[in-house]
Amino acid sequence: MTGTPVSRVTIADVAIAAGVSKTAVSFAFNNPENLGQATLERVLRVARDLGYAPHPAARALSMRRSGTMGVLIPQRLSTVFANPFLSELMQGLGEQCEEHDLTLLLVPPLDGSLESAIRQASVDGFISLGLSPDDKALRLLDRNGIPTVLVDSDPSPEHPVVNVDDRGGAEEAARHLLELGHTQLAIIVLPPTRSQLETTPTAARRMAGYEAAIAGAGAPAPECVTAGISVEAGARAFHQLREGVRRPTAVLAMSDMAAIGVMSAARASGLRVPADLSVVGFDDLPMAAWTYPPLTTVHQPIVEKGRLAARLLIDRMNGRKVESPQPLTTSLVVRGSTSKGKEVVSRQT
Amino acid sequence: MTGTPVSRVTIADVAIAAGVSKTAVSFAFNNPENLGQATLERVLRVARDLGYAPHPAARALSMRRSGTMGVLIPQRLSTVFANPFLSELMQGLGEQCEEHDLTLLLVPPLDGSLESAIRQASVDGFISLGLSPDDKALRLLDRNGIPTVLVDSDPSPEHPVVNVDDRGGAEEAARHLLELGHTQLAIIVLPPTRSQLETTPTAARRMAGYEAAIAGAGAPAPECVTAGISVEAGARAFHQLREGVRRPTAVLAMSDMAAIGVMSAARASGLRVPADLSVVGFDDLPMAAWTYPPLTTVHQPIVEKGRLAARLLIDRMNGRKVESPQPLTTSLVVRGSTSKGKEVVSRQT
DNA sequence: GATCGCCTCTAAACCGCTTTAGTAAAGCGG
DNA sequence: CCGCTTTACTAAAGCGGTTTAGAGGCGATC
Repeated sequence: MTGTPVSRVTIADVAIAAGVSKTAVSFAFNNPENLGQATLERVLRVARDLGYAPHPAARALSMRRSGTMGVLIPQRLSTVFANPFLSELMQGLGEQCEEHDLTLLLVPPLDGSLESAIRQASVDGFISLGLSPDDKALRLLDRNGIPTVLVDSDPSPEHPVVNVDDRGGAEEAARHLLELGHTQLAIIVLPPTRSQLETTPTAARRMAGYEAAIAGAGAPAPECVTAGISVEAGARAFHQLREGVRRPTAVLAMSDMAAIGVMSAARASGLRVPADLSVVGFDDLPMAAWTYPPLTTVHQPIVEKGRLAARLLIDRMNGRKVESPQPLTTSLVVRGSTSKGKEVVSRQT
Repeated sequence: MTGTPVSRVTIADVAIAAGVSKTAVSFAFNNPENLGQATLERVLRVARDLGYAPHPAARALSMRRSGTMGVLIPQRLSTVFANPFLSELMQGLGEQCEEHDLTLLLVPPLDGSLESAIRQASVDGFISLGLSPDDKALRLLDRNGIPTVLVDSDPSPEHPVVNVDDRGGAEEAARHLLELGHTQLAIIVLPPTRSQLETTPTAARRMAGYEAAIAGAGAPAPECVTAGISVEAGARAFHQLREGVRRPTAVLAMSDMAAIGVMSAARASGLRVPADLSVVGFDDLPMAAWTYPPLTTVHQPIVEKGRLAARLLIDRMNGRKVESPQPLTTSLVVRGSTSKGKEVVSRQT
């Protein structure tokens, strides 16, 4: 507890203490050139002595800007922060926010609904993660003139969308396995989120890429299991796969986290990676390089994705029109978790 | 672009359209029991049709609460999100925020200063990360009656502080190495942050723990290098250590990230971990279990720490008085990155 | 010496919502 | 039929800033 009065210092308090009008105090902070040297200094000193800080909400209301960028999160924070993907994205978003003096507001579904969360979020614009362009929440934002940039969504005529070439990356990953001689592949599919009842746009594109490569090689249909984006979920998926009739020799995971889970569950079950089972991930999180064996995975420029999305949003917030950029390129990074399968090798020798 | 007017729908628009007063519209959302059944439904319908959402800043101003919890970040977001520590903490914070219908505002230093960032942050309370209790930014918050909970700070009479037993954990880690027969230890020290010119409270406590154990065992003084909390920084630290005269056989890192960097740099230099070099980290991030070899490290309950801090802050925001809890317990998790050193072993046989 | 313009500074309106105090009408017991 | 409570609704006063329009003083200009 401090000894000073509990209630907030307002602009009126400062004005009285400095013997000037509220306007003068406001000018001191926002338009110092409107004030004489002496008054300016006096007001500033009094304000500092009193510990005055303008009320952010009042400021936001009257200036019609809050100095905050919102991030629409489709799932619970505890779920989504368990995946380092968001950390990476935040690095890109954060960099731009800091550069433009914006704070960053995380808006997860509250009380089960994103829309109700949006209501209490005082922001100048939103980055929307993984929401489909026709989501109800986005309509609400449009209606209220809040600029929004979509990340990992489907193409939209209404909003700028920042994507990566999920399909191309996935196709490359699958082709890599097929070229190594694997024929029976398994796919670990990303689960739908709260608002997407079916599947996320990202998951759909990756799936399309996998399937295109498989069909192109004339290989049999892959086995698919859905798993959350976590190591534990990946491990569970591995066991599901083992119980199936067709024992895949290689698995395509739609996330590095799931891939890591598969690897450790496989090893715990006595399989060697990659000798007995090849695994390829998606994302190329930093940690993919430190696992054992190092993970072969599809690289996507996550930080860059965040940076670009933030930049576009800031442009929109400043009234500039922006177009959706080309999808950022993805590329397979071959490390140690993939090789010719055991049977493949023996069949060859 | 939508075809509807660009400007925001206000409460007055809804009131006119529904043929009632602004008060009635407000009641419809906040005190429905004050309205007759018919009017209530009409107002709600009109509001929905118009896509009305109350202006959050106006709401915050008039209700004197914003529905937002702030997190005071001592460094750039791109730096701090490179460390999964924050992700873990956010899981704990996020869980509580969602439970209490709060959004989460990240407030990094803007324009070089936390204080200027605080000014534009419309929050009901702050979680402060790693700030010393006498930081200027905290004074500003106190002066304006914004409740604050300190995480990873020093004990404070003014604020609730949530800590873990850094000292105990560090001591246990050092003792572990000493008991394995290592005598020449190295320590990778956490760097100071922007606002702390010297060293962070956390780093100081861990250092004290290491030193206590070393002194207690009568071992020679450790070699210390400072390194950022990243894998690259850890790798650099390793090379610095190698160039020194005394080649340590074991290193105590104050973060898992640095420890991982040491391990991979060591392996790249032809050393085997743990045979040639033992490494122990701090934090026990989830990934510590997936590295190769799995990292021996000091576990601290990060999610729980966030959860507890958020809970205390929410209590304070609701006017309840709260006390600083006991430091949460830490404990050494022995995995694969530590063993008797080579020379130690040969000396024994 | 009146006119003009510039420099400082202020009163008051406004941003969009909540909430208090109060009014009009309806219900009701005596 | 009167007074009293209840119900349904509203006018207006904030919340704490910014901003517009304008007032007053003063030196320079003609």
